[in-house]
Amino acid sequence: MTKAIKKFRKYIDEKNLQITRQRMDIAEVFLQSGRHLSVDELYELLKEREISAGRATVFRTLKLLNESGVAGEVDLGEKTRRYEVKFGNTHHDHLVCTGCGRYIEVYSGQIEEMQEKLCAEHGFKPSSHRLDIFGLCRSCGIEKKKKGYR
Amino acid sequence: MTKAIKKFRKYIDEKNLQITRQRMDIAEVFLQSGRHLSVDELYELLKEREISAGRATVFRTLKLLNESGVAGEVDLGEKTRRYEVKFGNTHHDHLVCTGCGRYIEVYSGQIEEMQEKLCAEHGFKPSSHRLDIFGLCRSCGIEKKKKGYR
DNA sequence: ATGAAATTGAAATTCATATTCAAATGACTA
DNA sequence: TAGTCATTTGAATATGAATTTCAATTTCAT
Repeated sequence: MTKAIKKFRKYIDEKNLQITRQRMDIAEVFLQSGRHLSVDELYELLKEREISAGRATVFRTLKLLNESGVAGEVDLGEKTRRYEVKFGNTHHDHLVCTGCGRYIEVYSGQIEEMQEKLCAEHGFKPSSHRLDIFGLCRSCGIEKKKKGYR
Repeated sequence: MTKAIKKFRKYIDEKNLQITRQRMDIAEVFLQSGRHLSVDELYELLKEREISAGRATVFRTLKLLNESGVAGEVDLGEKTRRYEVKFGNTHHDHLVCTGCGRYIEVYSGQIEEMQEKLCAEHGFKPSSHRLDIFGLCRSCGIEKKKKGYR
């Protein structure tokens, strides 16, 4: 059993909830996917693997995973909310490709530092932040260039 | 007439749309408010001032204002979308206070530069970005400290 | 003023999130 | 093991913001 699953079980225990087959199945498929999944996408993924779980349960379990710190909510400007694996994953920002929809996880210690400084200047106590950069990834950028040369 | 209104009129003209009383009223109240308004908030604000405009029209006009570049959409992690004045306002990031709900507009040229660099390292062509820092503003931070000392 | 076209706004629709509640499952006790 | 109570599940429903529909109204061009 992975550490992430252990942490999730621990959280469930502490909240005096029950460790059920559905909760474990959903958590495992989510963690294995390694993707930024919406409730519906995870629900469909489970169906593909012939794991039975209702949308409501997937929804509630993702909420639990989020509360437990194993998963994190991400809002990449779409209408739907997504979840990413947070446990064992350090903080990062996103480069979101508007061409192919992919996102790249990036990190810059210097940017983090500058943010701290910026907050300090305003007497602001930061607790979390989100930096998303939208644009074209390497391959989509090349693609676009090609098209332009036609 | 302000420059922002002029720009909006120009945009409407170019799109072969009509300059109507509702559109102008909505645009003016929005621009004067200087706040980050949701569709409903602007609708209520108009009602207070006894300006007649339906929700659908407010919604559509904010969309037009956004398309024209006079307004910009902001997503500060709430369920509802907000609009801010963009015209005559340089790019900025947000410090969002989770205590009182206020936001502070901030800017750091250095952070912008670091972002460019970060993108370049990944062969990513940025077109826009959004940086929101959540936490406690000066007064809410003090408030919290006081409570802690009780 | 007249007709064609655009706009308005109340109401309906859409779509994701969230909740309800009866049935199923699990925990616990005698 | 059987009985009892609490939790969980999931289909169905509710919610709420964004968006669209469409009949009535307004505007524009002539």
